[in-house]
Amino acid sequence: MSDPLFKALADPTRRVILDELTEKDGQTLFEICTRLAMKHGLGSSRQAISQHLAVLEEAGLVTTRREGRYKFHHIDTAPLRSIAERWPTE
Amino acid sequence: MSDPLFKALADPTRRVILDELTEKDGQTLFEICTRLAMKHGLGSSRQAISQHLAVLEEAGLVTTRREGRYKFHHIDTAPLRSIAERWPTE
DNA sequence: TTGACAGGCAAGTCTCTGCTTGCCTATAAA
DNA sequence: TTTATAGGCAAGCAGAGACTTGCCTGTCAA
Repeated sequence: MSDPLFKALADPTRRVILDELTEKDGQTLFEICTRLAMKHGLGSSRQAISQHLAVLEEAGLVTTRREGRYKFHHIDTAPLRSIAERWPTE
Repeated sequence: MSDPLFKALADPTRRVILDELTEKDGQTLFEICTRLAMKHGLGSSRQAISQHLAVLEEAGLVTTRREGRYKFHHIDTAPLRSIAERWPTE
């Protein structure tokens, strides 16, 4: 493994988190937890999601912004371009 | 995991195999083994590469064609489009 | 027919990683 | 100041997966 981008994409929960941030960007950890439980039926704990977000951030797919006791998470799909460039689809 | 596409992309050796097939399409198992050892310094065994190819085939990234005792492997990047469609990069 | 070559199958090992558990820090409200 | 809320850290467990090992099948040439 070891490539942060593909490692981040390897987990289904992390991919759903990206879906969630695509739909509504700039969510806090608790907000993501709540919405994942609601819409996707995921019973992941706060700690689990937090660790997933760390992996996504390491891959550059998610950036964070602190504001008081809140930490907002933003998606950045730019790293995904490297995939299309590496193996062109025509 | 469980999504064949992302599972296939998760392993660095499999990504190098895709690189190798991008450069020279339609190789046999032994050919791939040899070239990976040469160019990429990968000391993976035949069995290991064979299992990797099976995973790539399951993901639709590689198709195979039998010819006598030879089996040729072809890359198909079409499944990768689903990534760009799922999380658009602008 | 025999031997070499290309590939397949299956069980076992070992590492990685996702998740839990428990406790801690920091900010904001009562 | 006390309490609740948002989040972080670290150790431990358990399952998934990459790789090895050993043996088997099928094709082709001598």
